[in-house]
Amino acid sequence: MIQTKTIRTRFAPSPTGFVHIGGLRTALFAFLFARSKHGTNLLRIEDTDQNRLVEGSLENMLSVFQTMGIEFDEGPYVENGKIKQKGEYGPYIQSERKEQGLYQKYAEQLVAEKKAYYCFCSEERLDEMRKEQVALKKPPMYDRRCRNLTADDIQKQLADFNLAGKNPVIRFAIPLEGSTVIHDLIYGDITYENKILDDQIILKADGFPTYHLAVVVDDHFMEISHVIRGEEWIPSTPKHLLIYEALGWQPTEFAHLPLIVNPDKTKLSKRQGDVAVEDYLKAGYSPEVLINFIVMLGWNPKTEQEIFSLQQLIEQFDLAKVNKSNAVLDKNKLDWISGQYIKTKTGKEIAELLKPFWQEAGIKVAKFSEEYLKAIAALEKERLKKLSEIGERTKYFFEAPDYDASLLIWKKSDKEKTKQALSDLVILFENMDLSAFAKATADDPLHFVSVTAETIEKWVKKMIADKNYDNGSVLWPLRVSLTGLDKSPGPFEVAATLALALGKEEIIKRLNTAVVKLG
RNA sequence: GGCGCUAUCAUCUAAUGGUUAGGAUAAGUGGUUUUCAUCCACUAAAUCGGGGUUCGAUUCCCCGUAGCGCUACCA
Repeated sequence: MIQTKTIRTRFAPSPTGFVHIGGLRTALFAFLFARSKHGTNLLRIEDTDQNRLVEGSLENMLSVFQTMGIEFDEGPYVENGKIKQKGEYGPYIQSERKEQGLYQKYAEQLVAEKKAYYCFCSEERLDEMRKEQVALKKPPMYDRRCRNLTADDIQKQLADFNLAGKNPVIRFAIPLEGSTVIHDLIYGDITYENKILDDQIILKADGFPTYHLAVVVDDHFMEISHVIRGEEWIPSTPKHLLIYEALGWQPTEFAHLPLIVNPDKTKLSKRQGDVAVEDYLKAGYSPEVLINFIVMLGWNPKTEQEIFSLQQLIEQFDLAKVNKSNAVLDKNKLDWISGQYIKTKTGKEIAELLKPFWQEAGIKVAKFSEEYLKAIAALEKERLKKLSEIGERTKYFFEAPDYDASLLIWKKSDKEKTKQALSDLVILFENMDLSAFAKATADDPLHFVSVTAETIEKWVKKMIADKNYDNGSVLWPLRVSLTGLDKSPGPFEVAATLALALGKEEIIKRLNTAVVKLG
């Protein structure tokens, strides 16, 4: 298809707290779509509900999107701790647009053209009406009492409200007949009978617009070409279309996205696990992992590729390939993707990512060399899924482990044999000279570790052969005495890594501790 | 209650008017291994139900069922 119009998309959250995982996907799809079409992606803040504002949530959202790598070409951003805005279509915060009288103006224009009307009904009356309708199993809908007021009635009520210091709300007058069709880019055509549509309030008593008016006015003036939002908006889209028509404006294109749901298929909720993007970050999933995971929920390139860089996503993304059905968030797959990413990183990259998680676990990494951290990271990366697991897994590299003596004995061995093996290992390490490698490979810790590990392995295996041991009755206690864990990387790598930072003395010390433990 | 959307292995999904319905994750088994992880091989696992159209339907249509969404002076 030939693109004749400039593509402009937006992500338009309410600043009511954290970035939801579903919100992240919506923002991501809008971003990918805009980038893939060389368009513009902007951020607009929908803060027309003054009661639901949460202090600091805008700053929070901005920082989450920044770490996630989702960029906005226009909209609010933070500079020197202050919120600023960039772009030619501002302000990008609806409360500021309201101050400019923008929404009021168009609401009044619609009233003047009889496409909207003042409604003087009290909230109490509306409540009661709805209750009755529900009791009678009728669809709850405004009964349009104020729609046909005479000019005199309106003047009188207006005067009364004025006296009481109140404002009436403005409702949109939905056409009584006909139907409205949404041409959705993902769901196709969806038809709504106008008569089942409610006369929605478009301007509230506090002078703020409701979502329905604000979204139309802003998308129009911000020259948005494509609205990409959650499927929960489908039922109000015909109302938006009708407002566009009443205002004489060209509507945007619409693309509604299926929802992300809990394992029991209910709407993603806090109760059933993490919904805030920050929670996933804290759990140790890196931004690129989350992006990769979330993009596969509801979209796939129709090939067998599963791992994507952001650049590849931009190149391959296509709205037409978005699914229509809800997707369950599968933590297993997330872990797998995370593991895949971690495996492809270098020890250095992982070590950088890991530092905050080590700190979190109370490990003072600053006291250890970069080379050591790199080597540890390299050793752990193939068994790591979440970065947050690193503390528990690698504690023994930073302090001598504590463990139960019985753990030292391999299942096919016994106490005496184990003690003997450990004593033999002590002698072996005492006679081993590792310093030559340390000098030769000082600038390359990974090389040091692999060469040293090979050497240790050779020596230990030779001893096993010479003394007629089983591999297990020597290797298991060696590994446990160094790590204190029933599961860990292999003994040769662990020993070599320990030697890098603490010398073979540390190995001998731990072996001796183990001998003592066995009594 | 009304309106709307959706429906392929447990999960994410691919495919087609004619296939042994494919892949991935998870699960299980075996191999490698001192353990864990990795890796390799293998196994089990799906077209919601009923009608129609058709030589032939999982695919197109209708009905049903189920799930979800919306039904505010919230977004």
